[in-house]
Amino acid sequence: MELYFFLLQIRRDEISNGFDAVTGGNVGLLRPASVKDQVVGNGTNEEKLLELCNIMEANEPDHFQKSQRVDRSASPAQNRGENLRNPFGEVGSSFFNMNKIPVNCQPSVGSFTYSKLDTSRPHLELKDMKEPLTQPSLNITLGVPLGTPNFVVPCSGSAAQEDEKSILPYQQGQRSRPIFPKLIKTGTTVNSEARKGMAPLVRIARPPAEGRGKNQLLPSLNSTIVPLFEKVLSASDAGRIGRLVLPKACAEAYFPPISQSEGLPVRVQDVKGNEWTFQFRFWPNNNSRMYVLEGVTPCIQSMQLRAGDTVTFSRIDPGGQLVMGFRKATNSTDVQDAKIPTLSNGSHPGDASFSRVFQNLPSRAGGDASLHKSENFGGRSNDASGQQPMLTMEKKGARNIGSKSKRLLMHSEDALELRLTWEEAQDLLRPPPSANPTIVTIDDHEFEEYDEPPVFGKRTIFTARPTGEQKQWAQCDDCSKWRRLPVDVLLPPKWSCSDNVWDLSRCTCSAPEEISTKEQENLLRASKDFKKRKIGKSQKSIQELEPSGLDALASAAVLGDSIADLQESGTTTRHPRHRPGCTCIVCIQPPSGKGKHKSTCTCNVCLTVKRRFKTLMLRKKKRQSEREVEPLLQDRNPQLDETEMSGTLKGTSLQTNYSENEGSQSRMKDEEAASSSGQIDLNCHPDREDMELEGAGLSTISLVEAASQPVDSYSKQIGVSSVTSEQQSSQPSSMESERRLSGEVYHGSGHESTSDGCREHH
DNA sequence: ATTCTGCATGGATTG
DNA sequence: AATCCATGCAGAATC
Repeated sequence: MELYFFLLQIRRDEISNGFDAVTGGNVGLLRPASVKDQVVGNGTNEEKLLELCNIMEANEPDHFQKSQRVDRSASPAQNRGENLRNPFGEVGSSFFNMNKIPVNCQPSVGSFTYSKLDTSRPHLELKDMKEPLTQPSLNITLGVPLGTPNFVVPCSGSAAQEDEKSILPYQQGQRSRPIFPKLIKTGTTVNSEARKGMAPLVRIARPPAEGRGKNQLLPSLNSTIVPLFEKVLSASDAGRIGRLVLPKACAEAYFPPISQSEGLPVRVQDVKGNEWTFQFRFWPNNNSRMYVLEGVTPCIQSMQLRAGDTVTFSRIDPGGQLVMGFRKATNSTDVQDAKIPTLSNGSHPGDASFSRVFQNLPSRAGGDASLHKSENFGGRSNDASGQQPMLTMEKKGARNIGSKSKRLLMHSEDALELRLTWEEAQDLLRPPPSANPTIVTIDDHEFEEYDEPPVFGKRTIFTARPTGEQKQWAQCDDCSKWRRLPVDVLLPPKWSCSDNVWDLSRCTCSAPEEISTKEQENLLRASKDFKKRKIGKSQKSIQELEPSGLDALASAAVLGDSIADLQESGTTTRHPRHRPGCTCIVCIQPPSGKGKHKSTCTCNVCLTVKRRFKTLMLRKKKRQSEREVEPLLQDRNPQLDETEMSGTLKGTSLQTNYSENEGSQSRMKDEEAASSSGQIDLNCHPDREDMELEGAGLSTISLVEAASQPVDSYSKQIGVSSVTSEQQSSQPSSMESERRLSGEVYHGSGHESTSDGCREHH
């Protein structure tokens, strides 16, 4: 039986309602923490989502249908390796079969796991065979760095981060970077496997990045790449011997079953369109098998690959055509090298230099199809010994090139983009409509176990009015008009006005839009702004981009003029993932915005906000005083003054270590959006005072106004007797609050907390 | 003499 | 201890 898992932390309603798919008003804020917290930096790329939509649409009819099962009679003499080959064994003609590859996901909070990617199509490509082959061969596209939007990434979320054991193998690398290779063996025992700790066997892939690659390789506009696994080339792999050792599990999972040692010919296409034929075969080895691709030397030479470079295997859907990509190692020290323990020969992994240069595969052909814009393709000192540079090393050193540790190097950027892709893909994944999931608890994490595959839904945009009313908007595929929908409906990938059964007055494309042009613009502008920030953010450090809640508050004071606009545009500081009826502290608070709280409001939230805002002002004043005293400070960047107000606090967040905190980065994204738009992120833990600050409904406009008041005056206004004492007490408190906020993100994120807090209300 | 082929060995990793 | 896999290595094939 095929099982599909959703972590319960992603509430079903979130998924089905498409909150995750929100890209309109405020992408960042509208992301579910469960995913967002996994995301590093970037937010949803609308274009990618659209691409995904297209992909989903293209594949949807049969995307998740069970594949035809064509039994391939395996020799009884086959050893256990044959038994491990469930996917191929059952699929037969399918080259790749993710169908039987069980879900594998770290039990991270909010992870959304789904393993059934595409199972329906026969992947063996025979029609293009130019030369007669006694056996079917496989089509592989070589030299195509993979990338995929249609990619399931077992997210390594905060929970996983807490569990060092669960993440180390991932970071340090197990044997390769296979996709669920281990699980294949227990393909029918997903649960048990998961209970063993949900080994973080994460499929590493890279979605296309802007500006990467120009070439177009993929044959179809609706093609998408499903990364399968990758391997760092060992000296042997890259050597002239021409044999590329395949991780056994991967070979058995993603390559056709072979009963004879001679194996099967595999057709390969490189970047230039050249086709290669490899021989996929195995050697008996210790009662097991050792799988190799033979004859890879010409191809590897063609791509100027060498030991240390990484080859990646993906599949092009539809069609199931394999994609073999690569990325190159460079001579600079990879960040992750530091994580790799000193090797047996004493050489530091850094010696091997594994900073990588990516080459990218288009997520799908067309559009942003990109390929092979290697940063050093050809730029490498293509020494004559380039083919086997490591062979010139000390022999032991050469072994390290392809060491298992190396093979599992996980580049942070890989993870980043994967997470993004995953996030984007998740936007469109929803539980099956008629699903009645079975709740399974694995390692204290609850999973929803589905018998049916998830479905892909249409992107929608959710907005929330200051009154708390939430709306869902969908754009007609035909007329592009936006139609309002109930918040809890799930749309099919294709949807038009005629399908608008909820508003019969607008069930035709001729009906006018309910939303005004200005409102549309506001929605789209907010989305666009977010994308801009996303791009710019990639150039900045995490810390720089971490606008704490206080930063957001300070920004609100500075940028208050833009607040109302955005709020009017449908974005809200109320956590968007909270559903109507949610009674968490965030949701029960009046939404932030002008006029929601009076300046004399003495509610806890307002008091907290005022107190902390006052602290901000005090610091600002203090800074200004210091500048007056210290002429040296005159050399400082004048712009600093503008950010000074938040600078102090930002410095606090700067000290926060987010290095491995993917979730916080995601949160950062949201807060960045919030701060830049002058909003205060209300997504905070209801029990945390400082989160209440962020969740405060205090009008930021009033804060702006207050900022213009003398501090003392403001202090009097809010009834603070001693500014100094308050400053002394509140400042550490604020800083502590920031740390706590950060920690909250790290351990499950404020969103998580909010989500958790709200879950019981939903 | 060189290259290819098939298997063996042993270090690294996992369970 | 079991397993994986990078590499060694000997014999065969080829130049």
